[in-house]
Amino acid sequence: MCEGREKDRRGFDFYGVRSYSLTMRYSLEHKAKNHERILSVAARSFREHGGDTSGIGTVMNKVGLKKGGFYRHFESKDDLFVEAVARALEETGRGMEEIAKSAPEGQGLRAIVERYLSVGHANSPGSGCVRAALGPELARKPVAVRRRIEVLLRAYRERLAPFMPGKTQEKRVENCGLLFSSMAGVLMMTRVMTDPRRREETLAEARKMFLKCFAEE
Amino acid sequence: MCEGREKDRRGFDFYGVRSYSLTMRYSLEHKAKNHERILSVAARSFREHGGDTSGIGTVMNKVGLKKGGFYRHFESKDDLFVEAVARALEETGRGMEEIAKSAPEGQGLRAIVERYLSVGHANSPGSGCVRAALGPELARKPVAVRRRIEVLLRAYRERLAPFMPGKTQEKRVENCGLLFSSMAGVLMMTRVMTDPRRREETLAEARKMFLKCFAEE
DNA sequence: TGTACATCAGTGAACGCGCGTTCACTGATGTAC
DNA sequence: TGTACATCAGTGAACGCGCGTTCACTGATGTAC
Repeated sequence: MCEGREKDRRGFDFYGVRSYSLTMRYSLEHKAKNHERILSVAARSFREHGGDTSGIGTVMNKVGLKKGGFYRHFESKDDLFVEAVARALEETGRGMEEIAKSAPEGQGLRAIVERYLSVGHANSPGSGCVRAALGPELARKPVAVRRRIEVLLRAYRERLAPFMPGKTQEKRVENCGLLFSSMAGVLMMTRVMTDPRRREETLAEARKMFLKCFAEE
Repeated sequence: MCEGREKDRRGFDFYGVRSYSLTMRYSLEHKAKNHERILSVAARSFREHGGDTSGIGTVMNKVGLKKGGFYRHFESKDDLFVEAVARALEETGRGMEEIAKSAPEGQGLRAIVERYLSVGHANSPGSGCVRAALGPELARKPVAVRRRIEVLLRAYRERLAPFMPGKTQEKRVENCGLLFSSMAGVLMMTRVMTDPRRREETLAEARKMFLKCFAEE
């Protein structure tokens, strides 16, 4: 009978999970690469134009594919949306962590606030924080989608908690959520401003305020 | 010749502005009433579902009219959008001003923060703050639209400045902007939360933080 | 070695749908004379 | 008093468009034997 073997030959490992296929036109790397490309274009496009306004067709064309091929990579647009949010939060989180870590001792929080409330961040929503670019949209998604997003947000909070004020880990995580939510609100409202000078001044005021408010005890 | 008179007879005042018409099927009040109805339904619908997701047809049907009639009242969807935002900001601003004024002496700010960061506000975006419901969307509008919105936001800030900390009026207006932008960020992120208890706890933490941060000197 | 076959990322056309906007038309009203 | 006419909020059908999703098909690949 050799059932296990047969599965093996068809590209399933002995747990019954398909890990690879022995007859593929395109390599796993080929598919993974396009998957990544779609994700990365979508993450930018969604943040720049909003999830409702940037369509699957546009995203796929930017990748160099036709929109029909989309469903070989994602189950639905909402599926792509969540994965794009995940990717964006991971990147922002990593960037924040890096600059906090490379800041002088005890200046991590300052570095974070200054980066987040920078003119550069305000001027490039496509590569910036998901909260400021898509916040209300996240809130309108069905519960199933929001649950997946909550997990991502929690990971982000925990990642940057070490740089937050607070005596307990729980307190630092909580403060992290509050700080980034508040800063997102300010950032998003400075993006409404038409005068670059006013935008810059407001960001400067906000940096001062947040640094004062979230100073260690 | 009597040119002035002729204009007068056709419903123009002597500045050449049409103030009324002498032959109207529907009265001015009739039109104004429907105009108000469209505005009020749109203001709610936009905040609940987003501007891109709630269409003119849906709004008009809720008012009891057909979508074709929309253009007797507004120039375009963006025109309605701005007027709806104006209406919403006016209402929120009035509400905030009222509860701040009726609070005990020196407790205006506390009343504002507690109302803004309440569970009720978090649970009803359709009648709440425009910033938290439409922030990123405002930021994506063309400059012409954003300019009109900036005027509305400035009026809001000035209206509530008296209850803000700060030695000069300018300072109080600035702080007003910062406070409401930050609170909007927090409010919008609590709306992503699926667990009502966590939402409530986060709002409570946020209220504490903002009251501490924006305490008079 | 050669033939038959399975794979599946990507294509391209089609699906029904709702969108914002336009426009010829309706019809109750009130003026003109 | 009666007839002709202008008004304009609202209707209903149509416009072109892009959306998310589905699906029969393509074709380069590598296995089976």
